[in-house]
Amino acid sequence: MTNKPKTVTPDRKRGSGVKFAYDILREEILDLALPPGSSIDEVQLAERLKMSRTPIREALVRLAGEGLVTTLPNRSTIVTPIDFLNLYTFFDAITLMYRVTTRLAAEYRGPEDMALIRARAADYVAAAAAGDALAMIATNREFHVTIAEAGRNPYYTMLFTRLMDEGRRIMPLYYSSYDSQPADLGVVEHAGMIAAIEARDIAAADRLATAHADGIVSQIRSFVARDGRQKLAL
Amino acid sequence: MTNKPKTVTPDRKRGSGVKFAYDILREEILDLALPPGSSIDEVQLAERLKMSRTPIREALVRLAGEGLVTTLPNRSTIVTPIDFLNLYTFFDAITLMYRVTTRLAAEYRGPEDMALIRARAADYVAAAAAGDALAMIATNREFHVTIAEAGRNPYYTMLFTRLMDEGRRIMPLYYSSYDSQPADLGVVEHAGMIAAIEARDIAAADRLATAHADGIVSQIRSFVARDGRQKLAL
DNA sequence: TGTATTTTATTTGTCGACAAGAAAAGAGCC
DNA sequence: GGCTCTTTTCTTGTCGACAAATAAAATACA
Repeated sequence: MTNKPKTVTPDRKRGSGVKFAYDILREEILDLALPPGSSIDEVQLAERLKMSRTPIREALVRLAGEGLVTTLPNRSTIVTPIDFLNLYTFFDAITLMYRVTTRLAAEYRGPEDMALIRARAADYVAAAAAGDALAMIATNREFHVTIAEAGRNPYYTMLFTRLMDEGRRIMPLYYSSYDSQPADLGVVEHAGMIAAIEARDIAAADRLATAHADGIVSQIRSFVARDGRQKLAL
Repeated sequence: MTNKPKTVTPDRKRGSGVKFAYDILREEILDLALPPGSSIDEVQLAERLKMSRTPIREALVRLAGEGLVTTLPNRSTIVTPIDFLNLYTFFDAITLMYRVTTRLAAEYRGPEDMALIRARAADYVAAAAAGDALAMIATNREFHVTIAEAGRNPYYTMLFTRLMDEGRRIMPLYYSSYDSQPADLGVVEHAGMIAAIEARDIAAADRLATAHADGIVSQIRSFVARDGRQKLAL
């Protein structure tokens, strides 16, 4: 007669618990359901996800390694705040990585990569046609990460992926306060990059990637520097 | 009367367990005490480090996020093998990052950075004077990471640190099979970089960093491509 | 009312146990 | 000796419990 009650765990394969928690948390952080700066409570999460705290903690360690959460000993883990004061570091890095990854894709891509890249571009077109800003942000990320993967350099892909995820946290801020993004511009720019990559034209890939990055950076900068002062008569 | 025996844990502050395990494992991976490809046994580690498996697992998740170990569900974690077939990706990334970080240091460094950079350079000089190859590798890493930090871009610092750690796993291979590294060359190159950073000479910093990276890359390539065939008379 | 201290409640870090999954060992057959 | 199947052993993933550390609430004092 065992004196430890047998716990019924959800119907999930053993070994998939950490990933389950990681995927859910990651998505909630990236779609801002868990806002930057907010506190993460392991006990509540364990209840919500119907699992023990241990795999949740492991998922949080993994997310911390990706900079999406910030942990300090004996204190609540928080969703990593967006460092608006130092956005220039993000702009610098993402511009360079857009260039590097697109160049490398033009150099190393295979035919199977082209099929994947085109499929991701089509996802973006569909999101733009639906006028769904969050889906556009997410599909844009997938498109560019697929390009990075076609470039066959895991180090760059890792950094670029991290930067694009950071972009997924920043971009909704200005998408929601501006009129909708000019969707056609993104569609056209993506098509141009595809053509350059297909043609193995490294210089064109670089140039188009730079322009694409410049467009995104200038939009974020305009938003961050927008002037919301009231024009009061004194 | 409790029926659970009270466990005596080592004299360590609560909350520092994961970091303790992480630091030890990381150092053993980087100094090749835990060789690439080798299996990591949590139970043995728990005995060796005199702690429960849970913080060890969390440390392993963190190390996995840094690419130093590779985990698959329900299987032993292994120390990540060195991908010799794709070293070119490492060469490409580390060369670019040497350039980017050294340039940024020339642009953004403050006086406190110079003091730190010089101190790390002095560590390298001491290691070279002692003819200690592993210490030279480690102090070289510290020197360059300090330079990256002076550049104030966390994204680049993160990637560069990861690459330099990978270098800590690769370089001992050729240090041990070659005659000792020409230590004076590294000392001289470091001094040149310091002068360029001090002078805020971005172009010089870039040029010197490129040359430094080229030297390291060519040494690794020579080792990897060395010809160990026996010259047999047939 | 505001501040400092004490008490209570909650969260985090780690523990050891249980059991699923994998690896190793053993048995049987050709 | 090699191959397949079965059994045993070992390792991993997760569980819930305990207690240290922190946060929140309550109390005391000026």
